[in-house]
Amino acid sequence: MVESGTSASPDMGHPGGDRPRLDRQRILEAGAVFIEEHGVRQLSMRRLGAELDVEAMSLYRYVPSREDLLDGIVESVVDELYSDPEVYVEPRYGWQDYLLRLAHGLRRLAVKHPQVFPLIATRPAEAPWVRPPLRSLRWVESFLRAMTQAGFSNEQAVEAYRAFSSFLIGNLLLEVAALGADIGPVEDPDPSPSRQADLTDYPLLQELQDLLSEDRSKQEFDAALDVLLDRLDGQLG
Amino acid sequence: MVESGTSASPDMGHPGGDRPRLDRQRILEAGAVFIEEHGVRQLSMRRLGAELDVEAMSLYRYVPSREDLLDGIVESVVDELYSDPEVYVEPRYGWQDYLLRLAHGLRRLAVKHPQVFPLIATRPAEAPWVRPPLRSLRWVESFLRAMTQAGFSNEQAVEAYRAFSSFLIGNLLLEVAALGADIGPVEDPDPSPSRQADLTDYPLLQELQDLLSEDRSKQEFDAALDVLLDRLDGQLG
DNA sequence: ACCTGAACACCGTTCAAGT
DNA sequence: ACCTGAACACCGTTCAAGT
Repeated sequence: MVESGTSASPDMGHPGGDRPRLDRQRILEAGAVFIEEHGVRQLSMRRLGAELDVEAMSLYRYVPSREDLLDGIVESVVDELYSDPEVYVEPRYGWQDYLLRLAHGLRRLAVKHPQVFPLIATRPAEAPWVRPPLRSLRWVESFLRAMTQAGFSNEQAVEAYRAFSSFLIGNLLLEVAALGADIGPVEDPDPSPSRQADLTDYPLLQELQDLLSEDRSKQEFDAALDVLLDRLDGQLG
Repeated sequence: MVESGTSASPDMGHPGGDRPRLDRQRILEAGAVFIEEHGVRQLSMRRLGAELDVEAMSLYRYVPSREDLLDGIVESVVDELYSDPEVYVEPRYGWQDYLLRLAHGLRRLAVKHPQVFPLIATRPAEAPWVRPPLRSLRWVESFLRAMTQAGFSNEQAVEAYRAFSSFLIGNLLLEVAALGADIGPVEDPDPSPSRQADLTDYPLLQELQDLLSEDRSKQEFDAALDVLLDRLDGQLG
């Protein structure tokens, strides 16, 4: 939050290798960018250091370990949700509007960070009942408050929270996986038709391949979200 | 499939360090066991070699790389589904019975291999439309055949395939994550109440903590599966 | 106060060499 | 035919040392 850049200090105008001093947030953001570009597997302390014009060892001033670095990156990416103007922490137009906005905000996050999202989905959370992708106590509290204030019982609110997170993980993880990069090596552009899956034994797959390859993520997501909201609405009865 | 043990060869009776000769399947199974015991992070070629009483380098005769090893482990675990007597590759009592059995078989797999399941969910598949956890062409073909034979249109069958896989990933990934181990370090039994999440700022979380900590996975799973089947049934008209 | 060099214990992987 | 030793290039992490 502290503006530190505009002071009258006599610094040169970044002629190429002038690094703006290390800090934790800068490291986490660089990490997120690196993962999006090269995949998690490629992220090493040494390479991330190089990216920041610094020796790997310097990172340890701000990040206790590589594992903690990954957790920090996940947290930092998920926190982008707070600056999404379309998503409200406090419901404004009812619980359905709240859930729709939250779901779409998380989908935007996933699509923006397809390589980081699998980490969001699979890294251990701070409590077992903190279910990704709502990885912060504050969002869970916000969710439960929205629902109970709307008239859901405590039990129903918790059940809705579980159904909502399962819905998001299932849909978004498979959507980003299909985005081609998947989680994974990222290597091997391999334009050879070498492993073009032999479908001779699978006539139906062969017939439906075009249909299967269509990208219907957005429609599926909205449809499944609709079904979920309807189901929850029915419980309000 | 070949019985090789009972021959009259003069081998001693495994006095402790007698290894039954290396082969790919044995390596994959040992890998799955190792991951379940220590987590993926801990799995190195050298340690897996040691587990098999062999130098790491020997593994490369059967497995091209560590990445391929992980893929092989995933495939080998998923293939256990074929020997689940409750799951039918060919539907016998209608599509709903088929889907129920398939879903429950995959859930048993996930619960049996909580540490491997996240890999099943996130490893890149052989084609973008092969959606985990149904990671094999044969199962996708089986699924689509079951649905089209039951009267679903091609489009509806593909849509059902997508909805079914999203449902499974979302529910099962979150269920195994809650199983405590999560994917993750596995280390640190850390019985200190050090990071017992400070809930003072989150009154609702505090109030609902018991409710949130209850394990309702089985019920949720069955309920969500029911909703899904109902929805599909509605499309049959 | 912040960064680095050198060092340690470990990796994945290759390959020539052993039996 | 199957396994290994030695070697290479890379890791994560620690710590005493530099500025």
